[in-house]
Amino acid sequence: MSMNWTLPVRPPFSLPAVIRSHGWVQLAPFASDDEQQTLSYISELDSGRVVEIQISETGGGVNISVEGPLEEREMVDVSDRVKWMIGLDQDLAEFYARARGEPKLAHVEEQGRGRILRSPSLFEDIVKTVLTTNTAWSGTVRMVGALVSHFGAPLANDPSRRTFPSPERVAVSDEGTLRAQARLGYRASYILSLARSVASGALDLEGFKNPEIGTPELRKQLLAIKGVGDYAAANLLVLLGRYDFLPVDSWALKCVSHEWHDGQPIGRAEVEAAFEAWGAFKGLAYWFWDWSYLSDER
DNA sequence: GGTAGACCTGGACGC
DNA sequence: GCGTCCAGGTCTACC
Repeated sequence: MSMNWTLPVRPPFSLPAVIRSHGWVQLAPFASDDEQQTLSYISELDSGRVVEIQISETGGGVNISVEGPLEEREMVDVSDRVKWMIGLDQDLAEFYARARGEPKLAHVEEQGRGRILRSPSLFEDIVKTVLTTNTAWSGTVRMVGALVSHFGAPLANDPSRRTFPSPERVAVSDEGTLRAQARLGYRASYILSLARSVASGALDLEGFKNPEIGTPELRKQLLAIKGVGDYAAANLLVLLGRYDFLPVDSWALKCVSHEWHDGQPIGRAEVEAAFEAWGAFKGLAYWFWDWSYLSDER
């Protein structure tokens, strides 16, 4: 029995825009259809039940479909996860107002862009972010896929699909296993250390979502995690809805160089300078900028 | 506060 | 085949 219900959205909203906001949809346990109109995610609910959450856009909101029956508290749990994943809590009015005056961002409001796909837990987003560093994207996809297939909890009616492993599941493993089975390389010790800190209760990552924590303090706490440096911290801050810092990576350097420096080699300072005027919206302006470099490649 | 050098892995590339 | 390079960085040691 499939259970369906709808969550309201704050227009402008576009589910495909969230799905395409970055590469996260390509990382297990996310999945989408060929046209990237719908989103699927395998999740272990607080009740312990493992479900596939299917999300699609309807006339006035987003439709959630889960193979049931579910208890009321499980439906609330699923709704909360979906709200966070696709940013239903976010009000982007101020960013849209600023973006109207910038041709390179003129598309954001009309296309309902501005929300960035995120995992239900910050633990998962930190692990995935660390697994994007110093590797090709194909390596990230491979490592995340291996973590899910070796350590995730299976979906009852399709064991080939699994959840992203909980901190507890990773914590009981060891570095050698993470290296050998998930092929995490030197990142294995970072992931294991993080998982054990969270599983033991020493580190409350979900507390990082508290809007009362100042962004500089939040950044400091993220940087204290082994494997999280300037880029990763800024990327995670963006996922947490804080846009004051730019996730400057090699890709950013390439785009900014082609946008304003004739393709000449540049450094972090040039990227920062390019978006300084956007203040608290720096991260969003950077994320959704219509880069000439990418347009030229098309 | 700034910066070499090392770091797992696997795909791309040149030979 | 085989060796080298390096990819959506970070850590450590050293200055």
